[in-house]
Amino acid sequence: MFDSEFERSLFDLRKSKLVEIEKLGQAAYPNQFPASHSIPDVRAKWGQSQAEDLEANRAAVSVAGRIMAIRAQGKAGFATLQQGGERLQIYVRLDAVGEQGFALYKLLDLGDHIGATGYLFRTRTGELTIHVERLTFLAKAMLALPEKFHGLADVELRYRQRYVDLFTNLEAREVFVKRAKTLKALRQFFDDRGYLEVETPMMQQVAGGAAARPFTTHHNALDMDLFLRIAPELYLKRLVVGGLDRVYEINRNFRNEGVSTQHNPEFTMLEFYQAYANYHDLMDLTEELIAFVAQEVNGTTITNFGGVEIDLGKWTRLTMREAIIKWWPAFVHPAPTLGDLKSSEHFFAFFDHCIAVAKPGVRTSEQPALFLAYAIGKMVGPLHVDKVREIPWGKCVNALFEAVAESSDYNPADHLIQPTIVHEYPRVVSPLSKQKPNDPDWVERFEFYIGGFELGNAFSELNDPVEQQKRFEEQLAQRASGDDEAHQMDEDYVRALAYGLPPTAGEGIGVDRLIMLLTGSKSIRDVILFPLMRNREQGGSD
RNA sequence: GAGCUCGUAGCUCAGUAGGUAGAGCAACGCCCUUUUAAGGCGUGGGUCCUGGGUUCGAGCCCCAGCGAGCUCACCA
Repeated sequence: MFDSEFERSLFDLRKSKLVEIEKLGQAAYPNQFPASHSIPDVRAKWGQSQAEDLEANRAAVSVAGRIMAIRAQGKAGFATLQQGGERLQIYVRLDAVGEQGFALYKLLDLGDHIGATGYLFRTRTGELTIHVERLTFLAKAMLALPEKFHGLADVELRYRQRYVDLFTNLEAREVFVKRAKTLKALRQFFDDRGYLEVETPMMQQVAGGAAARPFTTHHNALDMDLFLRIAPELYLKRLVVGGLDRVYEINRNFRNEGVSTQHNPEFTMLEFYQAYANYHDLMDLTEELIAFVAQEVNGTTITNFGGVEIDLGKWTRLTMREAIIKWWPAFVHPAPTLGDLKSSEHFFAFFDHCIAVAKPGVRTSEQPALFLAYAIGKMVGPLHVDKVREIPWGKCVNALFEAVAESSDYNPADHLIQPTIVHEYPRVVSPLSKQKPNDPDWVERFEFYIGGFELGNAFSELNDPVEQQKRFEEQLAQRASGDDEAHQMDEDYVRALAYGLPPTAGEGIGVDRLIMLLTGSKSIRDVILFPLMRNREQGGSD
């Protein structure tokens, strides 16, 4: 518990102060304190009152709070109490609280919790202050608080000791208040539209519904290996089969992958499904949802993220193919046309053309053929130009999109910052989505991006059990050829579809990332109360 | 997993050229009855992240490790 001799001796000193406090007739750890107002209440009610009003109509209040500043001046003194995320000053003078009361004041330390009973007034400098008539000791801080002006600034300590961060950095507290408001607004939005909130298993025998590596665990009594879920998707659609036409779930997903400013191994996901709707309906709903939540949380759809103003009420939509063409790097030519990306045949014809016109001596990044191989290689592993034809063209197109629009290699940093919906995805990268009626190589799917990262993924759900079985088999083949994030087979899910899933559209939204946008937080760790950290004592081996 | 940067008192940070470690806040003692990053006088407090190495001498230079931040990769 102690980091140093300094802390140990401080702790011992505070213990002896507690004994002195008990001698004054106060309990060291009392059980309650009947405050008349919270500090935010007091500020809301009397924050604007003038000194004369407070004198004429004396307001008796009793508040509790933690001492964040204390300034003794001989036979009087001030302290600043903090509670409910706000602060209020108290004024304690010997002739008002008596010998015992003032003796208690002198035994107080930064961080202590106290109750203050008295009446409100304004000091010479105009600060709203409680003129204390009775002090009540509530609990002692046995350890030293961080520096009062800078607060706790060490990022690592802020995450590891969030309990200190929360009361020393009120901006940190505000982020989590907004987090709660966000969750409330999301629920309200769906409740108002007749969606039922449900909870599906977090421990699953088949970790499906997304492409990610799972955590494994074990149930002893049943002697059964289980995975922590990577997505609730397949269970939610089983519920739609069961006749729950509109469902949503907000809860944790677990993915056994790296951490970054945008990834925490456990993160909060919103997923919702709506029968008789398709992905176009969800595009509209998404735009409405994000604007609604922004209004509820911030009172405006404008948010500032990384120095850029983003309007969460203004959206653009474009197809994946349009996005590739729009953001194709100028120095790579020839550039593809919409037609070149339309089908496998057209795409590989374009690819062959790129090889044919390739000039020796031109930099790799400016050679379309090599650029394609490089871009695709980023997705499937390093790739020689000759091998590109072995990759399903849909994967190639998806890889191009990621290289050109998402990756920072070619992205001039202004892509996908303002709210953008990218729709029409290749079938091979979307094992659970429904094909476009007249174009079975493409599926009815969209993702949306804000602030430079992906926030959500949605599609018209594939509800043909025969096709679904086939897609799972395609995935198994990719898995066999080394893609360990390819989807697993879920027989029971196919059986559920066989009972009949109505036409349905579904969507998943990364809630932590949404909160990052709404609070201007650059790291996901700033919106998660206790982000995962390496064990400090033992140290990791990798 | 890779690259870059960082780790000095409880906290926030300095630390010159390699020459026996500093400030402010916090703590302790004293003074002070409208202060607010209160003020004044005085005192105590350090495995300089860890382990090696170079050197007469290392907080500083070199190597390895641990932890963190950022960027990239993977994903939402």
